[in-house]
Amino acid sequence: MGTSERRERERLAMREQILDAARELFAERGYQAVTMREIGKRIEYSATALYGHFADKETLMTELCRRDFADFAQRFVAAVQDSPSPVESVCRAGLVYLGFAEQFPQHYRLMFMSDMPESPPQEGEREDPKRNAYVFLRHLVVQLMEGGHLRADLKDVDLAAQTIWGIVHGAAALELIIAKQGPWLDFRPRRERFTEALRTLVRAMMRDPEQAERRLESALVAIPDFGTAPAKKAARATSKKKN
Amino acid sequence: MGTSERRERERLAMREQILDAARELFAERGYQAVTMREIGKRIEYSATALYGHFADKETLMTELCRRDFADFAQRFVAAVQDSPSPVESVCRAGLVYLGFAEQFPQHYRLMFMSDMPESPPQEGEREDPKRNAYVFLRHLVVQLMEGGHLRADLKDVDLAAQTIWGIVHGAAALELIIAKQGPWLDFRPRRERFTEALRTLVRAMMRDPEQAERRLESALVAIPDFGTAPAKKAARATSKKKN
DNA sequence: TTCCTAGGTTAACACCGTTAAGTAATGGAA
DNA sequence: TTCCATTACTTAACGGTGTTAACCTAGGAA
Repeated sequence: MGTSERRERERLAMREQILDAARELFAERGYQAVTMREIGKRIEYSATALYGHFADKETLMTELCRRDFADFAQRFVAAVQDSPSPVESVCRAGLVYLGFAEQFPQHYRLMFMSDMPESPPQEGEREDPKRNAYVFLRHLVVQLMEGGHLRADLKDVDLAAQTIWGIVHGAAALELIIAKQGPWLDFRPRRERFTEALRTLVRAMMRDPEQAERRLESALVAIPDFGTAPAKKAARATSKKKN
Repeated sequence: MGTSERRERERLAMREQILDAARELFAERGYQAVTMREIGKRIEYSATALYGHFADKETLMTELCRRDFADFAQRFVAAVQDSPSPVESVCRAGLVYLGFAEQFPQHYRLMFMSDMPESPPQEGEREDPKRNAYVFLRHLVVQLMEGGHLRADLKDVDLAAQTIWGIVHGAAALELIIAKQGPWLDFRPRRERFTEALRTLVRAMMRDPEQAERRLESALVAIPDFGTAPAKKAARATSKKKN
């Protein structure tokens, strides 16, 4: 009697459908602006049907973020695969991060600028650099230290990682708040600000700033689109269309 | 017949009352969580009375931010008054900024992390460093350049200003998103992260990093409470109580 | 005195997230 | 086969939101 297995499969598929619809809508117009009724309508169900799969709107959002955090980490792993040096890896990671924020601004806002309810990563995600972007960054910092690339007085791994994160996040976030403030403020082009932020980063933190800047240049060549590409997401979305 | 003048005065006072009530409530619990009915109740009016003074909730919030941006700029002006060098001024300004974010997190969120409708500053504010924090920062950067304190290749005033802003904002914002994520992430203490961010900033951007770091140390002495003090706001609030 | 108006009120609207109650289909037990 | 319980959904409804419409009312103007 494989019926219960089939049921389970269908249930999971429906869950996936909801998540995909929610992701698209949230990314388009932001969390607050999207209603449960809308999400339901997009997949041709009533709004209340969603509550059989997620406790409430917030839980749905949280689950979405949880997944996309993992997806996010994957991008980094891919980007540093053939990197010749930890310094270039950090630069590449920074570019991927900024590219993500640029490509999916609403999504970035959701993940890093709204006050989500605290949702600590699940068991397997807590320590796996492939699934947790912070752990990935932390590993990178450890590599930098061990290779002697970091300035000597930077001894606290987490402090260094959080400083890096802060700088990159600052550049990405400023974009989202200020960019549409209009022409009274002479907002410099994204790419200029992004590269300048990374330049600042490596100059201040690396033991050999000149070499580090060359690494950054080479990272800019390796990730020319700022990590815009992979679109595992798009593939998933289109394959969904078949149903 | 001064009646119309009195009317006007009363109208303005009521407007002020609304803004003060809204500020307190928003700062306590955030924009979304506060309702118009609540704001009304706090000042003993019906919710609909507010609509005679502000077109809608968003406009009310925007006006609030507009004012507090000016207030924000004042803090910087006060902090650099007796500064011995532009480099120390930048450090002090950074500390004031971070102190503000620390002391009024909800307010900071409102001003710099929520997507407000575009609200360009009004006529007088657009170019006055005393009333526009960005203009203030920009002036500071100009001073740095003219004094030869900035690295030689930093020629774009706005780009430099925005890089500084990005770094400081990054440190402040990360706090608000991540701090409550719980103990899975070893989040370093605020002060450590804040000073490290500023250290990174001056190291990367100043022509003489060693001297700049000393300036930072001296700024930390000058603004020991991270600019927590002035509380022009508290004074205003208590003086209001008399009515 | 009567009228007009500014500045409030209460009632109501449309919409939100969410819950309660009802329904149609399905698979196993009698 | 019949019956029942479960599952997965639906519609109706609840309390709450921002906002608007309709109504009141004190007080200066005529």
